[in-house]
Amino acid sequence: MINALRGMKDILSPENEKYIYFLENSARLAKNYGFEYIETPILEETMLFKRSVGESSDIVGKEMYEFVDKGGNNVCLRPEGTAGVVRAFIQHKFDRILGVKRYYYYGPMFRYERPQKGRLREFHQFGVECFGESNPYEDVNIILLLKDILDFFGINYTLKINSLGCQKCLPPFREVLVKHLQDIEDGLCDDCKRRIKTNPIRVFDCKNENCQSLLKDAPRLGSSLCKECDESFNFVKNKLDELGIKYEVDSNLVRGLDYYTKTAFEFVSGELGAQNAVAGGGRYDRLVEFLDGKPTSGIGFAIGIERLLELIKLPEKEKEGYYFGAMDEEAISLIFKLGNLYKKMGKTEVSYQKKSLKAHLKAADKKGMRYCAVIGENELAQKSIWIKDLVEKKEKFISLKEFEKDV
RNA sequence: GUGGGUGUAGCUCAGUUGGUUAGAGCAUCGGAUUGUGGUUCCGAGGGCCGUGGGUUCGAGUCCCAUCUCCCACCCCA
Repeated sequence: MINALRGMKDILSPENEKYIYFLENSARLAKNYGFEYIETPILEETMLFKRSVGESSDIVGKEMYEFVDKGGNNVCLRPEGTAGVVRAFIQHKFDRILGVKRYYYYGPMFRYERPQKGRLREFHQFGVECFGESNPYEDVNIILLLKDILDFFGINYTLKINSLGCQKCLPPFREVLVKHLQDIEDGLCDDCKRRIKTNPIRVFDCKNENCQSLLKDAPRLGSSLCKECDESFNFVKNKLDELGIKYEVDSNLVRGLDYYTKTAFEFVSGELGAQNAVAGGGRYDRLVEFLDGKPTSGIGFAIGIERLLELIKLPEKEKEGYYFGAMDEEAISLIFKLGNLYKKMGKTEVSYQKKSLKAHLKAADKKGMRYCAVIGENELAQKSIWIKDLVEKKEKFISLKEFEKDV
């Protein structure tokens, strides 16, 4: 027997219904916010992610499905969605047109990791990206959309925000931080020692209590922001306050991808185990430039669909549609024909087997159909069809002509 | 990549110190005398006991390997 690869899942009932329910409604909300759909290839040149996500990140460093294709190109399965959208944006020269562009997307992403709760090797994200809008109003707008989506599905979450600084204030801060970390290096855990070199800001995220206590006196990014970053962060916080959106400023919040600047945010849930981030995002004002586009600001978020589905409860399904059954061998072709007519109207189920009325009713009920339409001996003789409403518990005979006219 | 757990029917699980044809509940299908569903009662089908090797007269049960899934670390959505 051949099984799906490790960390890869088939989307089947009942998850499939949740999945569609999620996509339809988040796409609807994204459209309401002025985002248009974009779809980019799953396979991209490896360099795209090395230059955007960053070679120092774990994603690029050890989690990419990377290979050389038959043409000798170094390619990889996309580990995240933003880079591809940015590449498309630049390739189609939208960076040369002034104005704001908003996209939403969804689809599979691939990371070669050890699977665990809320983490698969092939997983799905729904995300949005906005280009050409540097006004921090957009930061609020993006957070608002994400909040609307999560609220629609009745998700409980905590919003965490932070500012990661920009090209002006981040590098000097990083230098000061590294210097401080080197002074206390002996007391830090092995992971943090490694982080000093790879990504020093991430030490703030360390769960080791000893490290956290050593970091008490460490310089904080929040107090090292340049004037512009500080102002825009305050603007975002004030607007969120005005809108009554609750948030926590988490100075330890660090995005795992190198392209983020300024506002970063994350929606976390307490019901997901260790992988508690349902959605995350932030501003990436330099990314378009890094990928050879004209300087264009950007901001977006991504939702981990599988994680979110764990938190969604599907609204209760109402009985709908027609079940067609025959109690006589010769009625089957008639049932088939009527069923085909009804398929143009709504959900239809046609049984090709001759069965007792009881069996048909049972089957219709099990399939969640609202109406059970059956033709047997009597109906054949009278050229009619017997229809029972399984909800109202009312039944009637109507002539075939009348039924065909109705559909 | 590191560490821990797990795998028996479609699903959730029993399976005694190794011993005959591997069980239950749920689900599925059929029946409960004439053409009326969800409840109840009766019955049936359905198992390479994850896979490969080993120990033994004999392995679902013991040993080794391997894979899956789960959980944590790491990291992230």
